Amino acid sequence: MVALSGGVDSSVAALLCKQQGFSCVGATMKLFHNEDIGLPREKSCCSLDDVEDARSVAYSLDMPFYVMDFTADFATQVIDRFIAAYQRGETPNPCIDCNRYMKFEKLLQRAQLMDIPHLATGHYARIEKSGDRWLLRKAVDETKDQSYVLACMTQEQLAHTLLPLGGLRKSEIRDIAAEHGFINAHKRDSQDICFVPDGDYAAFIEQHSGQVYPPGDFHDLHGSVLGRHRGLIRYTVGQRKGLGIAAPKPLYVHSKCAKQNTVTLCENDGLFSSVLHAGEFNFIACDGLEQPTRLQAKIRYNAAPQPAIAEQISPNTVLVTFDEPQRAIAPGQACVLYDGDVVVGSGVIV
RNA sequence: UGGGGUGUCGCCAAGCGGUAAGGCACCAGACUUUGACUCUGGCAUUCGUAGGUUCAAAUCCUGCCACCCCAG
Repeated sequence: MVALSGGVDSSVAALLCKQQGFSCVGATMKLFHNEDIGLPREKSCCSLDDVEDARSVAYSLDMPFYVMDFTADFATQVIDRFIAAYQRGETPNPCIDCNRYMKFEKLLQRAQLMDIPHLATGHYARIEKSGDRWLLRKAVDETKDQSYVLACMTQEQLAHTLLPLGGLRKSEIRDIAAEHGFINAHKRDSQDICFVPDGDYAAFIEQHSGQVYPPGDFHDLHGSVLGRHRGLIRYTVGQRKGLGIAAPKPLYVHSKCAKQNTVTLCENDGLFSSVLHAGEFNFIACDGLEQPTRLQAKIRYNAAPQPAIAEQISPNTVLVTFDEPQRAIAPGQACVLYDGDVVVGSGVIV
């Protein structure tokens, strides 16, 4: 089963599976009703408009095509978690939840119900077997590598997943798509949160939670009031834009306190920290860390892994100590540990 | 009401007779399958106001206005 989003990547993934001799079916997950989020848009990675693109690709590759209605699960597993995280003052990563709970749980289950042994997706990463263990590795095209958003996968999921694009470069993917006349060959890469097409996630949260997030105080590191914020959910650690406070130097969000409804601000220098705790840790390359281990840690999607020492301090939490202090470590984001291009595991920053 | 001080972009602030620095904020692009960060570009024909001096004033002079401080 090939997960087709309607974009170029998954389309080429389907083509490659077919060329490798697999007998394939295409499947698109319907994750939300367009009317719930406003008008559809091609920017979104899984809007219903894209379903037609997916259908077109499946048709041209002569593979059966299904649309799976996962709207109910998406609402509870992705959207509700997203909202809850913001309410706690954290910064969620819904794309990771979507992979974990939708693609590699619901969709994979559906495949198994249909006696289809493998699920293929258009992610840029590689899955390899090493001994009796499945390893997740970075993509060959490091600029497009998506192992960060897949590091939540289990051995079971990895065993049944194929990532045909892991060894190719994005430019090659587009060339292949153009060669085969895929209608989405030059479609823009997706971005933004798929269920918030206009990018105004704060308005989305207010609308879907039915709650209002009241203004509160901006503090500096000493507790002095600097001004008023427009609701806690509109800020995230490290943020500069939108503070509306004129100071001699740029100010950034240092931290948030959901209990007191305050946002603490500081200058850039105040944002750096050398340690973090990652909870809900999922190990991929091993069962755990027996001793402090020198690895590289990546704390956000668009960041290079940084040298650090990882130490497991409980069954599912890892203490990461960086060689160099890191800027704006945000609770709620994933911390993925790498050993070279192999994903050791990942957890959620607390 | 006396005495002193200050009035330059939304905020802070250079300039001190030669034709409006910079920072913050804001806006627009770029980057990006999360939130962010970052980068690039834009952003006062005008210096509280009315006159005067001068080839030339935000810069000098005068009146007025506003705000601040000290007196009472």
